[in-house]
Order: sequence, then C-alpha cells, then structure tokens
Amino acid sequence: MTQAQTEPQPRKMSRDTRRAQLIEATIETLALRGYARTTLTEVARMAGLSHGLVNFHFDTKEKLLSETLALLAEEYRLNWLAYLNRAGADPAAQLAALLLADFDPAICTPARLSAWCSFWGEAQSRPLYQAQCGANDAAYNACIAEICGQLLAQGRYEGDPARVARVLRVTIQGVWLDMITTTPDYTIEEGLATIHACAAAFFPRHFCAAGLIL
Amino acid sequence: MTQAQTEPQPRKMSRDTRRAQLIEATIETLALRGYARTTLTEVARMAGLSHGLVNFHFDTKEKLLSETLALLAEEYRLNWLAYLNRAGADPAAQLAALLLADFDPAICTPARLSAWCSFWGEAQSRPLYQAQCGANDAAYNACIAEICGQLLAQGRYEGDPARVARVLRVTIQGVWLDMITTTPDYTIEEGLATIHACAAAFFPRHFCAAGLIL
DNA sequence: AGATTTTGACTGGTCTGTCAATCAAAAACG
DNA sequence: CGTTTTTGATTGACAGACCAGTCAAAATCT
Repeated sequence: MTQAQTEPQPRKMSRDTRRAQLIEATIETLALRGYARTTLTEVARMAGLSHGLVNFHFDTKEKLLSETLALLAEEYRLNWLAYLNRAGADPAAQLAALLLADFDPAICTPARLSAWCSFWGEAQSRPLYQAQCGANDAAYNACIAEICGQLLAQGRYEGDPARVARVLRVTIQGVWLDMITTTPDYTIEEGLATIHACAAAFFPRHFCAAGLIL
Repeated sequence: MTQAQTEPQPRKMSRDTRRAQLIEATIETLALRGYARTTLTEVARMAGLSHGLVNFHFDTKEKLLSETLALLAEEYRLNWLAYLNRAGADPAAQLAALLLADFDPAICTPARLSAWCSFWGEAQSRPLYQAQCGANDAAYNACIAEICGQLLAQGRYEGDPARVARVLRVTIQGVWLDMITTTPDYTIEEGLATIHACAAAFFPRHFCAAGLIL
C-alpha cells in the first residue's frame, strides 16, 4: 500500500491477490510519477516485487494499464449505483445520493483522483479510455440527466435537463481536479459544499449549501 | 500547421519564427499522440524539420515543453485580459466577457484543448505546471471571484463568492474536457450555452441560457 | 569568407518483454 | 509421517527497440 520492502511477504500468493496488489501499485505509481514516467520497474518496486512478475501476470504494460483503468471504472460504477439504490424513488434524494457518492472516502482518494487524472490526460490520443469507460460514462450521464429532468419537472424549475446535468457532472469532475492540483488542497467537505452550492443554484427549494433540504 | 513535408520552406528562418513553429508542432503532437508519446522526433516530423533542430533551438525536451506551456498560458492570459478590458466596469458584463473569452476561436481549438489536457494529466506529478501556470491561475481565480462577489452584492443574490466563482471556473474547464473527449464532440455554441445555463442559475436576473440579459 | 542554421548519424541510457534458473508450497509417494 | 516429485510463482539477467542529446559536416545566408 505504501512503499516497498516492508513486510517479508509470503513468497507465493494467489493469482488474483498478486494481480490486485500490482494494480494497486500501478495506481500509486500513476499518482506519484504520472503516466509518462510510469514504468514496469517502478510499479514492481512500489509493490515490493520484481520487474519480471508484472509481465508474468499481465503480459504487457498496456494490459496492466487497461486493467487498472477497468478496476477504477468498475469500482466507481458500483459505488454510485449503490448510493443510488439506497436513495429510494425521490429524484431529489437520488440526486443528493449521486453527489455524495463521488466523495465517498473509498473513491475520493488522492491516489485514485490522481490516477484518474493521468488517464484523462492520455484519453484523447488513445482508444483505451473510451473503450473502457465510454459505456460507463454514458450510463452515468443518462442517469443524472434523467434525475435532473424529474426534479426539474417536480419542482417546476426551468432549465434544460441535459445542460443542468452536465453542469453538475463537470463541476464534480472539476472539484476533483482542484482537490489534487491546488495548493493547499481543500477538504472533501469543501468539495461537497461547492457541489451543493451548484445544486442549490439550480434547485433552490431542494438543495442548500449544506446539501439536501428536508 | 497540419502534417509534415508540405512546402519546401525557406531553409533559414528567423530564430523566433522557427521556435514558434516548433512550439506549434509540439502542441499538435501533444494533441495527436499524448504527453507520454510526444518525442522530439515526432515533433520535428510534425514541423517538417529534423530532429537535431529541436535541440538546437530548445536545448532539452523539458525546455521545449516548458516553453510550449508558457505560450499556452500567456496567450490564454492575454485573451481573457483583453475580453475583460473591453467589458467596462459593470460586473455582469465583466463576467459575461470572461465566460465568452474561453470560447474564443483562437483559444478554444481542438489541438490547444487537447494539449492543455495533456499538461493537466502530468501536472500532479511535476512542478512544471504549477511553476508555469500557478500565478496565472491564481490571478484568474481572484479576478472571477471578485467579479462574482460584486455581482452577488449588486443583485442581492445569496451565495459564497469563492464557491460561485469556482463552480463557473470548473464548469468551463469541464466543458472543455467534454468538447474533446465526448463523441460526437459538441460545438462551441453548446459549450457556451452550458456555461450560460450555469451563470443563469446563480444570477437569474442577469443571465439566461442565451447569455447576458440586456 | 564568415556566420549561422540544418542535417543525419551516432552514443549512452532507459524501457519493455523474454527466458532460464530458482524457490516455495502442494501433491504424490514410500 | 517423512521423503520425493510436481507445479507454479518469482527472480534477475539479457536482448531488442527507442529515445534524448551530441556533433561534425553540409547547406544557406550575409
């Protein structure tokens, strides 16, 4: 999790355990060194293992990065789906849940945020990101747009659902970026407050700076 | 501007012209190949010149990238300052100018947006970005926060100036990201409409989806 | 001619992917 | 139950490729 050569570690571990360990080391390396300087040797050192083992488990560097992105995407997807399921049927509660989901401590980690950012930086020039996350992103966009549409109708607000949804979505993304680039980085609470201020601007009878009203 | 070996080109050009040409080729390469795969050979080929010339004019790859980022940052800064100066003293007009500035065709180019995105992806792990853009970003943030504060006071709106400003700022950034990553990419008009929808949510008596009111 | 730009080959270093050897655990055996 | 064999994970050295930076020679300009 942290650096290298800490515990002696059992020499032989299950395939899945090692793969998970190496993917975690990849996330840490992406965060610490950036995409361009993420090397197999660096990842291996971060995991406290040898270089050859990375190729043994993942064949190529590209597959390692691809599976790392897949893990991030899947844990992100499962997280907001879980929040959404717990929220019930009320659109305001659903929206509040979606906003909260992205600041869950399991998702909103410095290392994970930085890793996401590294992938975004390369996304434009590689099919990898779209192939891995395109469907997930589309599902999320459709979901938050649907919820915004319902809330706009229910509260008799004016506005285009797609645009309101897009503003909320990119505000979350932007706050994520801020949280890792600005110095000193601000807290999860401040990030959430910013999103809630945005939601309150669009839905003033349902949201305030502290979050959902009621 | 586009690919390589098009015109025969005069062999000897002024120092500054060549440098500008190589920087432009760097932007194109960053956009096309991403940060990690941007090599000096690639940049030189994009400019239709030889590899060695890049080192002749910029010494190191790092200096080339640094000066490329400096150019982007400076043309960005000059652009919004020019828009702001033309806007007069009214905070609503100033804010409208600031929002429009980021969608100026000279700034809001696919290649430039992609290049920015490449730098953001590496920003977290390298001091380069902060050193080059930290002051500019801080000035921009202070400026838009000041304007938002004035407009909030003038219009008797409620809200924290810093948070409103941050939402507007990251919405612009997020729309930029969307414009290059989503398929099919949407137009500058749709991007502007999204920003205006956001401004209208915070300042409903000054902005509508079409922009500044009055 | 002298100064400056431009080229392309070359070097040293780094990275990825391969592979034979090694090692630890499990399985088979006596 | 102790020993041997098998299996599969692990290592580190190595080869091939690529890249940044150097430089001597060539081309171009003044």
